Amino acid sequence: MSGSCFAEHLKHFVDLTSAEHDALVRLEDAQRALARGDILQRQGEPIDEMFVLKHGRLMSYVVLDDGSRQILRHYYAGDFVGTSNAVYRCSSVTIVAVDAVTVCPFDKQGLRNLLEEHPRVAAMMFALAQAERVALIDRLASIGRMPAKGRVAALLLDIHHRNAMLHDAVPASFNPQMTQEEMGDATGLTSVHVNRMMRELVDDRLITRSGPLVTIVDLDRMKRIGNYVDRHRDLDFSWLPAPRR
Amino acid sequence: MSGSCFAEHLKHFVDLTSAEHDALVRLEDAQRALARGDILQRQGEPIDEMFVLKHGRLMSYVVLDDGSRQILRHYYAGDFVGTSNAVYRCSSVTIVAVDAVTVCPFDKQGLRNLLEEHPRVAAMMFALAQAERVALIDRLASIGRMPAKGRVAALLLDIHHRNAMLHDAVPASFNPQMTQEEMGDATGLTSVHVNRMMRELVDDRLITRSGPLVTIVDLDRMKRIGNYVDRHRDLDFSWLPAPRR
DNA sequence: CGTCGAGTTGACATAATTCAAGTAAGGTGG
DNA sequence: CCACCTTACTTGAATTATGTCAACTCGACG
Repeated sequence: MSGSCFAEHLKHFVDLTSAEHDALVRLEDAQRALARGDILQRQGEPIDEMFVLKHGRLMSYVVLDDGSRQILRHYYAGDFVGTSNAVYRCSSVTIVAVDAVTVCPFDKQGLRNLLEEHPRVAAMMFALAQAERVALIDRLASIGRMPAKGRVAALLLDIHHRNAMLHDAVPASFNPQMTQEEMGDATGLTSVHVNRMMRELVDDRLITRSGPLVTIVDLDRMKRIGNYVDRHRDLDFSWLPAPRR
Repeated sequence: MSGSCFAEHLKHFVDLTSAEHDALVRLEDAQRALARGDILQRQGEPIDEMFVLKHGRLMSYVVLDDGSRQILRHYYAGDFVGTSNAVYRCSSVTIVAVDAVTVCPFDKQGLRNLLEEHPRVAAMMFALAQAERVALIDRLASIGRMPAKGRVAALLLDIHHRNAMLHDAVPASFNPQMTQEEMGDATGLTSVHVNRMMRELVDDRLITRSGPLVTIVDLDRMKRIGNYVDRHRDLDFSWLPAPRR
């Protein structure tokens, strides 16, 4: 396909002019393929690129001195990745491919040109950065102030929700596509404790499991114990600058 | 004073053109005063404004259903506050005045005009949003993956560092200006446990205390147990668009 | 058929919270 | 100026949540 994943993504929120669309397509000129497990950028290493995720799934995390890992976020097709490289010379996080992945890299010059020539896209990028920030805030509150069961519930709801977005539908069951070890690193728990909490969620009849698949049975109660807020419904891009034709 | 706090802030990173400077000054036309404890915006309530903090100190937090609170960040003069209001109709966080405060409110139209007419400022705003995001990542890793003593150490280093920035110097002692209750809400701990950890930090000869004042005695070891990374030194704004004269 | 990674479970250890009691400091009304 | 409150801080003892360690199962894969 010759279209732009990022443009597809933005079209969910606003109509793009053809000039804007073209600029976004140009951003994705170069392509780079990664295999599962390949590292896109490594924490602490100099980097000058950012990426549009074209295909597959990425995960970002930080590693502390003692070797423990905090998983920050998963990225799906259309996401704009590695944005913090815009402000720091060295990568502040590690980003790794969870699946086979295609990314479109571009450097700070590319970002600069885009922002300079398309103020409306610049405004959107600012807006998306804010949405990312709020996603981090939600996880911070979850990890800082909720008990283990709630954190796991919140994580499952988050995955479920992103899955639903991706498929433009709400599938009954989904595959978290992470090990319990990874779920632990995302929620600030150990894999063993994640396992126990999953069992309790089953015992409480909030979810059911079969193999790797998870089904959310009682969405309301899940939302309650996971302190879930649907941010998406409250999005507002109406203030963006008018398109320049 | 008739200058712009935000402009002062940005000047730490780049030279502003006079047109840019003027636009920022105009952003701060309106002023609003708050007393200690006044709430600037309340989580969940509709809001269409953002703010430049002109004077004083603000703190942002979220409250969960069970009433527990997660403190996210403190803001100082020159900071750009309430930015997530740009993307959501309703406020996702509560922001409260810690001191007597002056803010300059402006609405989404104001933001729109700024971004539209000054692409270089738009790029800076994008960059600042990324820096904020990384600050949240650091706190997330701290809360998710560090033991209590390390979290408290990290919080103290953060306050110490922001204090140093503010005064363009490194004062030996500083006043955290928060209760231990608040330190707990920032680090995901209880006030009682914060108290114990402070005592241990003193016993370990990492800090000393007299009254509300804290002095960091062994900065190296504090950085080690707090997993501290000085992000500021790695900032890179060199890629920003060239100024338009 | 053996190995390996992930999941599961129990017993035990540790970290952090809760509860409770007391101290110190600052503010206020008499 | 003092007596009284209130709020924050401090500390110990008991409790609970979570982590650690170890053993076992299961399915995938060569």
